[in-house]
Amino acid sequence: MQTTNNTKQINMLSEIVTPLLRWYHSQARILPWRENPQPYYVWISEIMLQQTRVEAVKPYFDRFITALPTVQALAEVPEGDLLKLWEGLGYYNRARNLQKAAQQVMQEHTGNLPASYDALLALPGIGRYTAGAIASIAYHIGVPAVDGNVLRVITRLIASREDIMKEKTRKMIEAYLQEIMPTDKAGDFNQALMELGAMVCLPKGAAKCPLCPLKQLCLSHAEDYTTEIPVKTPKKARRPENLTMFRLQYQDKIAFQQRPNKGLLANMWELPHIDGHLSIEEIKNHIANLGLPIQSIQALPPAKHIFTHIEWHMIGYAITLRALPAHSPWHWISHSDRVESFAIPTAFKAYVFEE
DNA sequence: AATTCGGGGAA
DNA sequence: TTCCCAGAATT
Repeated sequence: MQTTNNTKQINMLSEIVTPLLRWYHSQARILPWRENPQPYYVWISEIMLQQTRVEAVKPYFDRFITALPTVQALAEVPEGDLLKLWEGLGYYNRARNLQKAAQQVMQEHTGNLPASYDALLALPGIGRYTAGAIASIAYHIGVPAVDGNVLRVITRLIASREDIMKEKTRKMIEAYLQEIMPTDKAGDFNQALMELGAMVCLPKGAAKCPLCPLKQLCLSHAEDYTTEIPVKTPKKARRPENLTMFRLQYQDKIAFQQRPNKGLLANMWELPHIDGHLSIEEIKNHIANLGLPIQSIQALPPAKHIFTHIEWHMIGYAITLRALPAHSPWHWISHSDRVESFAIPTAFKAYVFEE
């Protein structure tokens, strides 16, 4: 019963392999991490590309492998330097997991990334997609790599209305792809599916079907379903949070503090701030209670920063002090150190670099 | 199974 | 505004 249905899908999908590979060989973008697909480079690129667009990764990739050219260099770099290399890219646990994995590779795999899907999957930060991507692209192992692009391409090809957010759907598609995998060209095949999703089989009704090498095979193109497929469960609304930022300055220095080592923006540097929107009178009281000698205080323009699940509504005050307190909970950081040495999340930059 | 992790580009 | 991005870890 189920078998009949699956066999039908697999037979249909098996026809995409040849035209897809032919299309990829003529249309593949030239990307920095495709020039020399050695395991370390593929690994770094795949982690950077998690939930992150190709264009956003480009300026980070070369700089990262120049600064940390080997697994050993990554394993040994101070965390602050690592976060500075990742600054602005987001999802900073990716960088920390990358380093944990590098240390594990040094100890358990003599410094070489393991050439096995299961061993890759056991490393921090490497899930089913990334293990499949590294295994197929760097080691030519015949396993699928199912990301958002592939989910969209395959559900459209077979006109499936299964919810692509569900684990069950992803595993079903992995199983289909495993069946039709050209095992000697797994890396190209996986990348071709992603490339098609990124360049032609676009989301939100923007599909460029006339350019698609698979249009004669595609059931969604035949029935004009590309605006309805894939089906995704809607995500939860963001919660708003009001914050008041302090730009405490003395001469060329600004007060910074390090965020906690867990949770949002862990271990990164931030401006002092408090919950809620405080008036200038409340600010004066607050600062005076801290025993700080205020020379001048000035309201800064409001700013908004949107995270995946939170929305920060920020107001801020520039407060110039007459003297540095003998003991303060903050690090006083000069402009050059701010730019060069400390990893500061984008959310704070409106107030950090407001002059 | 649901939530938590960033940030930016496109419509 | 909303959606989505070469997702994974934690709860």
